Amino acid sequence: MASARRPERDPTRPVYVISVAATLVEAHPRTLRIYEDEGLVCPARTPTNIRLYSEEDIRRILWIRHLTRDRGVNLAGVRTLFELEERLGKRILEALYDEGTREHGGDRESRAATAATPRPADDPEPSR
Amino acid sequence: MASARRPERDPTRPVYVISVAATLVEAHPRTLRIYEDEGLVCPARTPTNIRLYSEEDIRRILWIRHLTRDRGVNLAGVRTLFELEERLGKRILEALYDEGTREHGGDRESRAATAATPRPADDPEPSR
DNA sequence: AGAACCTTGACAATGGCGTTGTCAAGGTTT
DNA sequence: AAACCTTGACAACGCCATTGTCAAGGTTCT
Repeated sequence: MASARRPERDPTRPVYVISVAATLVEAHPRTLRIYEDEGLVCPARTPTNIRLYSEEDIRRILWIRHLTRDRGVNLAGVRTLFELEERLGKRILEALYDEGTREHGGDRESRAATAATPRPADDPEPSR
Repeated sequence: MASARRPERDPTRPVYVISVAATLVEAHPRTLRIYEDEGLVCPARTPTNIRLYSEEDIRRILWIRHLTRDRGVNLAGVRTLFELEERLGKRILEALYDEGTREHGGDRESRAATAATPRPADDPEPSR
C-alpha cells in the first residue's frame, strides 16, 4: 500500500513527454502528433517547445483509440463527436459505454471508463 | 372518407422505392442498400419485400450524406452518432449546425424553436 | 561534452473503407 | 413482356489511419 492521499495529482498537469504518452496509450509517437495536427489533442508545451501530456490528455487519447480501433470511427468522426460533446456540455460519450460493457463475457480488459479514469494505474514517476 | 381533407403527409409513411429515394438523396441505389446493411436506415417493405422509404428515412439519409461527404465521417462514425442520439433521446446532431452559422449571438433561447435543418432541405412537398 | 530524446517536415507502405458500378438469377408490377 | 425490384458477388477508384523512416536541428540529463 503506502499509497497515501495525493491531493496534488492534478489531472490537468502536463507531465508526460511524447514517448511516454505514446507508451501509455499504446500508439506511435507519430500518431500522437497526427492527433495534434488534427486538433484532437492539445498537449501543453515546455518553454522550449517540448510536448507535455496531462492525465486528461492521456484519457482523451484513449477515447480516440477506443473510437477508432474498437468502433472503427475515423478521425473526422472523432472530431465531430468531440465537437458535439463540447457543444452539449456533457460527457455524452460515456453513454456509449452502456453497451460495450454488458456483453457476453468474451471480452478481455473490460474497460470501465465510467465517468472516471479507466484505471488510474498509479502512474510511474517519469524519473528518467 | 376515412381521411383528412388535407393529406397529412405523414413523414413516417413509406412511399419511395429505392430508385426514387436514390434520386432524392443523389446517391446510387447500391449505396442505400449498403446503408441498410450497415443498420443506418431501415426502410419499410411491401408485403412482397420491396423497399419503401419514408420522408424520415430520406432525411436520415441526407444526414448520412452530410456527415460523410461534408464532414468526412465514415459509416462507423455515423453509426456512433446515431447511437448517441438515440441514447440521449434528442436531436443532438442539430447542434452541429450551429457552427458555421452562428458564432457570438448573444441570445439565450432563440434557436430552440428553429430546429430545422438548414442544409438538407426539408422539403414539405415532394413533387418530383 | 556526449548520449538520448525532442522538434518539424517530408515521403512511403500497408491495410482498410466509401462509393460507384456491373453482372447474374429471379421475383413483382403494370 | 417490359421495367423495376430483390439479394449476392466481384471489382475498381480514391481516400484515410497508422506505422515507419530519414533528415537537420534544438533540449535535457548524466
